[in-house]
Formats: sequence, C-alpha cells, structure tokens
Amino acid sequence: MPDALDTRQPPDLLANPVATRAGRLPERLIAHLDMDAFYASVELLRYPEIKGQAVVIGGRRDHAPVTQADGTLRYARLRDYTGRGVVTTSTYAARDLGVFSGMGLMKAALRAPDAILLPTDFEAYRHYSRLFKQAVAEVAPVIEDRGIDEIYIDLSEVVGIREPVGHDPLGGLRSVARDIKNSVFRATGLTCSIGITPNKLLSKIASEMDKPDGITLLMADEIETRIWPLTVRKVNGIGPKAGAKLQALGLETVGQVAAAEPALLIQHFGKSFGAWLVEASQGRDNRPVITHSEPVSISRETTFERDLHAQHDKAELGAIFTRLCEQLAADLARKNYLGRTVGIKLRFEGFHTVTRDLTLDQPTQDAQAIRRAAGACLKRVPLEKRIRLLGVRMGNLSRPGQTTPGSRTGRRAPGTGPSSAEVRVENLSLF
DNA sequence: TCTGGGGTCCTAGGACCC
DNA sequence: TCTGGGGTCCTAGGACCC
Repeated sequence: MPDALDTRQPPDLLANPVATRAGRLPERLIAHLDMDAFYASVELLRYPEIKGQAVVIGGRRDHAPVTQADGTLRYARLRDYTGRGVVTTSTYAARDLGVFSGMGLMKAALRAPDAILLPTDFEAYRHYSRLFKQAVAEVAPVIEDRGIDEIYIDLSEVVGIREPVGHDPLGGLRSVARDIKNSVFRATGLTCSIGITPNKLLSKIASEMDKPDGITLLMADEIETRIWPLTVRKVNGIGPKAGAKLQALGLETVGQVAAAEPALLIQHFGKSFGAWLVEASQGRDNRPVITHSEPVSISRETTFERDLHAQHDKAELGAIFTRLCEQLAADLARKNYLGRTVGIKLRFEGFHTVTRDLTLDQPTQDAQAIRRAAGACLKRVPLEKRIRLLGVRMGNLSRPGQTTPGSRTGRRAPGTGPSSAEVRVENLSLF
C-alpha cells in the first residue's frame, strides 16, 4: 500500500535537524511492530473454520469449544456468558460490531450476542510470541520487548537499510520492513503491522496507521501533516485522565498541544509531564531501544466471582489469600528471584483500591514468610466494605546469593505496626 | 451490564542520616 | 532553642500500558 512518502520531496536538511548525516535518512531508524489482533489470530490458527466471524477472547476458562457427537465443534456464544470478565481481544469482525478489548463481556454480549467466545490461552500466546520475536531477530537483532504482542526494533545499523531502491530513497527501509513481516509470517502464519520513524514515540503511532498487515514509514518532515491532526489520545503516555484534561483546555489534537504555550502545559501538568508533552507533541523522543531489562516486581491477583465479606466469607478469603501467596512464591522460585517488599492490594465494591506494603529485613521467596508479611499488611486495612479483588505483590527483587542492597536496621516506617521480626507471631484474626 | 491480570513509572510526605 | 539542606529509604496512591 503506497504511503505519502512516495511522492514527497526530499527533506530540507537545514530545516530538518533529524534528517542528517548519511544521505537523507536520520541517524536513528526505529521500528514498532504490533501483531494484528494477536490472541484472536492465534486462536484462528487452531480453529480456521471460524475465520471471518466475530470472535471474542476473554472470560473464565470454562467455555472452550466442545466436540459434538458428529465430530464438529460447538463454540460458546457471547450471549451465554454470565459473570465478571472483560474482552481481552476481539477479531476485526467483532470490532466492527463495537466490541473492543477492555469491555465487560456482559456489555459486549449486548452488542454481539452471536459472537463466538473463546477462553484465553496464554500458554499458546506466549509460544507464538517467542516464535515471532525469534523470527524478527533473524532479520534485525536489536529488539526491545514491549509485552506479548509488540516490540521495538532498532534498525539503524541493519545492512542496506539506507540504500535507495530506484528513485525511492526509502527503498532499503521498505525492503527490510517487508523482510521482517515475511519472516514473522513464515514462522507463525500471523500478520503484523510495522511503523518505522526516527524514534519510538512516532513509530508506535505509525504502526497503527495501516492496520492490519501494513507498513508505515514516516519521517520528521511529516510530523505536521500526519501527526499533528491526530487526537492526543493516539500518543502513548496520554491516557484517559490527561486526555480529558487537555480537552478541557481546548487541546484536542497533537498539533494544538504543539502550538500551546509550554508554560501553560507545565502549569497544568507539572514540570516533568508538562515538559514531556511539549517534546512529544513535537515528535521528539530520544529514548533508546532497551534490549534487556530486569523485573521490578512480580504479583498475583484475582477478582472474585462475587464480592466477599471479610467476616462472613472469612474462610474462603483466607484460603484465596494463602493460595495467592503460594503462587507468588512459586513464580519467584521459577524465575529465580527473591524479594524484600511484600505488598497487598484490595479492591472493594465500588472499585476503590487500597494497597499496603512492608519491607522485610531479609529478602525471601518463601510462601509462609510472604503470607505472614501480607497478613501484617492486611491488618492495616479497614475492612468494612465487601471485597472484589485481592492481590499479593513482591518488590525490591534480587537474585539468590547476590548481596542485597542494605536495609537500614532498626528502622520502622511511620505509623506502621510491628516490624517484620515481630510479625512472626502468626495473626489468625484476619481472614 | 460495570470495569481482568500483570506490569512500570511518578509523586509526595515523613523518617532518618550527614 | 531556632533553623538548614541534600540524599535515600519507605509507604500510599494514581496514571498508564499491554
């Protein structure tokens, strides 16, 4: 599919500081690759006969297709679903019916009652995630993981990337993008969309511009024409809150933010976020592609089928609480981490959320130690309302055998209860 | 018919230390 | 007997992302 670059004039090097050095291309060439409707597409590999239909992935794991007497599969329909749960992904056909990820399944059922409902199968998605990332690495190895279905790729040093093809100065770039997509398709049978620009911020926006199965190239001289008309919500980092606040200031498009007085943005959004808004609206972003990162925290949480009461459902809550701690301990062991800060999260009816955490003297991955610390955290939470969600988290991660960053001994956080040592005396009164 | 689960980063106040 | 400033740790909450 042709893009606007095909007919553009070569950028004016003096007016455009990003296009420099080696010919007309900027120093950095960054790709953002986004798999197309990833979970749904993986499911279609397994159930090819439902291709083209409205399919929704999400909910509990109790609605997998069942084989009938005649050998055909019987799929669950969205209308049959009851209970909590949200749409994790939907096929493009389902999106046409107004069903998008994050939407409650009950609400989705009103819009698309006949849509096929499949449970999430993260094992399968992780498998295809590994496959597509390996396939990309064969073409361009400098990759930043951004979750299960997307990556950034630094293409700056890829051989041939700056070679024009015929009269197309971006021919090399286009060719590498096609190589990547072909490699991904060969390895997985799945399509993806790629945006290539001088930085991550712009590439993230660009990869969405020609979805599915598209390639979008966008250079600095096109920011005015192709980025500024977009709503601010297209910018990664501007969410519902910031978007609404900008709108209230009369700033709906990226271009309007770019034209706004920096002092005004800083006044309303603070020094850091305000300054970032100024940069982002100009399409400036010098963040590098990070090829390795360590986790900051590991957690487990669960939303109950019905809201539970601290006293009335005490036994059930206690069992769930302990199981979450055991699962967290198992995750830590499997990934080979210790942690020193144990945290809990409670969400009450009405969606109000509370967290508490406690930093231990020594790092641990032991389920019982986690359970004790989490119990101590729980004692600091008033439990009047019914509980919708319970979670346990471990932060301050380190590796076993690694000398841990020293904790200050004898310290106690303001207003907290007993120290971790004193917590060893089990408290059974809660849950 | 309310809104999953797993994350990251930022802010802000108080403690504590120098 | 009142007043400091910088740095780091701990905790709580919130915005945002996939």
